Amino acid sequence: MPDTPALRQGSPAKRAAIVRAALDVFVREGYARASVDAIARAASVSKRTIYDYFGDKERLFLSTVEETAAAQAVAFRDLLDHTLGDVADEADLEPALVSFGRAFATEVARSAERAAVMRLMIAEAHHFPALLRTPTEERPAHRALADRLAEFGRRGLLTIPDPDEAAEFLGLLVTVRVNHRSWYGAAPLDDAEIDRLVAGGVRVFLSAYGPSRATDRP
Amino acid sequence: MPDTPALRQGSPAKRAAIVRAALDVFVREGYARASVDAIARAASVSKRTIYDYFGDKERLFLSTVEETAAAQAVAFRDLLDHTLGDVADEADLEPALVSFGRAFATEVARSAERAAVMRLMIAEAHHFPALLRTPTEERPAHRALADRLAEFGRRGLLTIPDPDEAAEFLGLLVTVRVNHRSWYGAAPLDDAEIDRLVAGGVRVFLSAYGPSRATDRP
DNA sequence: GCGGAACTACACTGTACGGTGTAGTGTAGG
DNA sequence: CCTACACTACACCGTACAGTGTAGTTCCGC
Repeated sequence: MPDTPALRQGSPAKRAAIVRAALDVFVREGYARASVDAIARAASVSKRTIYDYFGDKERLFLSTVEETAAAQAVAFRDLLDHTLGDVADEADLEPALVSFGRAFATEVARSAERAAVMRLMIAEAHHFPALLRTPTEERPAHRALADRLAEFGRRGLLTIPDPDEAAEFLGLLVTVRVNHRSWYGAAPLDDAEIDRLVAGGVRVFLSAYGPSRATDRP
Repeated sequence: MPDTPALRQGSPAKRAAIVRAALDVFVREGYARASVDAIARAASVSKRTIYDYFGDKERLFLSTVEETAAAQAVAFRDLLDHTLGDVADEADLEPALVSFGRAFATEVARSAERAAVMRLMIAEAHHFPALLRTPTEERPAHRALADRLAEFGRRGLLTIPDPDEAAEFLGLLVTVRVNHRSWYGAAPLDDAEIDRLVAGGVRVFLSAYGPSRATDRP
């Protein structure tokens, strides 16, 4: 009765290996150029197994992107806890933001994986509308950052009239120049350059949301 | 002697028609999925003519992206003149910046062409390293904006310690949220939303570079 | 040790596409 | 009229790849 001829259950480990290999190949080649044969080779698995697990190339791609993005969201929350988790007073704030920005941007630019997934999603947005479903405000990473900033606002460390907007600007200010210059991970970028870009971004963020700032909107 | 078997001269009009059709198809399908047959059909031209003009698919792609980007740089300078060209005093400044941002972001999000080329370049950065050659500071659009901001700085309308950085932030603040939400043109965005995003970006820009702002760096 | 599921190796089909070669049709200039 | 060129239409080659079918092997639970 079901159109789908029942995917194989299999082992989570093997499934994970396939997803990892698929991510590698998709990121390196793009969706259209990536061949299932190459993915099977990279995962040390027979092509047949991939089809038994995932059905077809499209579903393999979607699973890969979704599972990778989910894992990154978890990693992001960790990063957030480690860098912005214990800001005691105002003196801690800017260093904490810089350290957050640096950790985030470095991961973005160097581990390449996060930016690479972003690049994949941008490239394939037309062909996989499912990828662009989730609005910014509902992404868990965004929520976590917005909540943290709102808390800083309540404690008087920052002036945060709109936590969602503030979170968006912070993430953007510390990462987008890095992403643009590295073409979302396609071109290399050295640490000093990353530091410079992040520091500039944090400076702009603080001038807009810093504690001493009156919200001088009419 | 030359490896290249001499491309055909032909008429500029026909060449332009091919480039326009190629841009359409490349943007819609991506490089790998786009077939030269489809481009020929879209340009109402025989496939053979395309090969006579451009040699192969790769060179067709590069010509398309480069020529489109060059045309956009010209359009950007026009836009700059029309929106930031005659700022008489401080009262003119914010409206002018908003109007610049709105014009730019609207073009980015709606005409789709600029963002689409960006999307193409991001997607193909790995396979066409030539695309990511030019550093930010040397792009003519960036230079034009930076020069304009530097002038505002000299006239005391803004506080611009580093025109290059300021130009980068302004362009970024008014466009990147639009690009991210529209997935570089792949998803629609309504005018009200664009206005909101642009206004927010200009506000942050002015809090960092506004005239009343002391550069309180230690 | 039996049965079934997981898995591999491999052959095979259909199709799409990059690129080429060529014959033939305008078309402009001398 | 003749030559040279731009261009089209079309057939064609080689290859790459998604997806399937299947026979045989390994592995695990009972």
